[in-house]
Amino acid sequence: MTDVPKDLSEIGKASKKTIFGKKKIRKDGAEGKIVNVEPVEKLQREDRNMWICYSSRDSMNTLKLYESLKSKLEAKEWIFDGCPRGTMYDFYEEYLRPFGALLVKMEREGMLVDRGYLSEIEKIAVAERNLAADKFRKWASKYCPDAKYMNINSDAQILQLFFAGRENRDTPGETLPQSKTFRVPNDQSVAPEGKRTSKFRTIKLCGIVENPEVTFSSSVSLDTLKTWPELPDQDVEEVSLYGTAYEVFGGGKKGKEACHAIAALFETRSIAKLISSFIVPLQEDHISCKEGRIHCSLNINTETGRLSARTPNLQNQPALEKDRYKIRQAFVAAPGNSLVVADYGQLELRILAHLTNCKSMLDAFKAGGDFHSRTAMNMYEHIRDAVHEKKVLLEWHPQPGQEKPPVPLLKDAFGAERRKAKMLNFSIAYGKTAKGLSDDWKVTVDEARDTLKLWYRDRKEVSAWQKRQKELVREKCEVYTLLGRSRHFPNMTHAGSSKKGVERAAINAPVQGSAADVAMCAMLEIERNVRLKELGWRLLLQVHDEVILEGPTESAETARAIVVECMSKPFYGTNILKVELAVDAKCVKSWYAAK
DNA sequence: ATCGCGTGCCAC
DNA sequence: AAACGTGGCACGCGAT
Repeated sequence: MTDVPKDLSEIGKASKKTIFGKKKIRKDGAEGKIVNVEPVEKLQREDRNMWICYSSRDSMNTLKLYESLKSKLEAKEWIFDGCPRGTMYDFYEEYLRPFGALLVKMEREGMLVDRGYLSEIEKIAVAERNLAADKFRKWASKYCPDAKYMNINSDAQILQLFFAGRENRDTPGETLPQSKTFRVPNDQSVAPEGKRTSKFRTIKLCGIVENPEVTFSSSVSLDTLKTWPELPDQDVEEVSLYGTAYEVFGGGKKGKEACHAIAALFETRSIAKLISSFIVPLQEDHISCKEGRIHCSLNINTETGRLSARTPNLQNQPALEKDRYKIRQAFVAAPGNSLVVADYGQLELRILAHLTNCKSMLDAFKAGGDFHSRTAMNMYEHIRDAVHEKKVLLEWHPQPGQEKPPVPLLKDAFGAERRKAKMLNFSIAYGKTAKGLSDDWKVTVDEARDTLKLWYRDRKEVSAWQKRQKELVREKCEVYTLLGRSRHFPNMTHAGSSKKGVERAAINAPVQGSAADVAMCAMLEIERNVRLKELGWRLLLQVHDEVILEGPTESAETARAIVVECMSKPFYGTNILKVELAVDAKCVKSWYAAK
């Protein structure tokens, strides 16, 4: 703890060693250079396209960059939702500089983390991980003794066990050897006969598959292996429910054991991931200062204008079912305080509706209710008929005295169709193709293409808009967000991807970037709100379409209402979009409770 | 020991 | 050739 600065204002004076105690220095050396709590603009990092990069903790020295960029910004026209508004320097003055200042405040504020809770769940997680790991090792070592000491986290070792001697279908010519030696950490302090224990030991792994011909045509990869165990529900003695591994290991009891062992392997890995990525780092001193608050760095350094967060990245904490140890429960309000957690509903889809001016989508949002159900209805005639004949309900708001809906809900009666519609809603903005869908749904490409056509059937404006973005990127090498941020694509290639890849990115960038614009405006609106400030509420974190504030519990409800208002009308108290902005907000004691 | 890179996986 | 966009980061492993 002595290495941790008392507060953030001391950080700038400290050396990298004292700040980051261990070896957490990035390869670009960002941490070490400047850690400054004063707003310092960092503009146009060479390797990024978007206009402004801004951060307190990650800033490099920037006055020079600022001057050179000012002229660059002044030379670029600013088009706000289709209307000329001056230059991008005006945009910078009005939005980005205040936003940057706000990010600095949020970084300083930090989020309170319950480290006692984390250490409790760490014990449980470690025990469960070890249990699963032992289960797998015990099984595998029946076929290959040294598997007892293998590193379950090593892809190479796992692949060697399951695919020894096999040629990789995806990379013809590459064949794994029958057996291979690995150097592994000697965690279990196993001393070879007559020798003292050493830090490493060498093990020899050979194939454990009994009937390799069963899986001969599949590819040598972890993805393939993942599909092997398909475990039946408990107490179901239906052999056919077991997956590939059942056959591969000779069926019967041995086959079942194999399925359970492989499941244990992936369970081990997923628990290990939770421990090493979240539970452990969140407890480390060099991130969390003594008051127990964690200060991540919030950066505007993405291609689309979203924020990114690092050291630690608080934007990828496990959510929902994947959060088996309820990690989000460790993010709490200070005593006497509460959190307001507010998020937009289907923000990117609403943006897409606005940008494309798609009547069907705009109508669906105007009608309210379950958007995915409405999409399913518009896609399938038989569902439309059922709705017209009042055989199913699109959505249902229970009246007092009613316990269940008079007729089935669409999402129950046509669950499969709604799931498809929902997946399409999420995928289309990303540029997903029929091929990708066919893989996901395990149907032919033609069938996937037909389903895609159904989605686009009443959304012609979307295809037209996507076509226009492709033209834009071809003609001007740029596409634009709602507020006029641009994403530049030099030479129609980026990150080594193909022309098609650029087109997908060009379709996605305005949607993702405009959503980021809305989120930024909402945060500025919240920051400008005098009442929230008087009541003592502070923004702590943004996760793309979600914001978290902390303040006194007694005013939590008031604050919640104000936040909803700010987010619904994020453009100086108005909403310039053609769609409503739906906001869901909760007053809670921990992040987990907001689910 | 330390690096750079590839892979996999967490989020929205 | 690839087939879903934007991120951060832990880990293994070969090279230095």
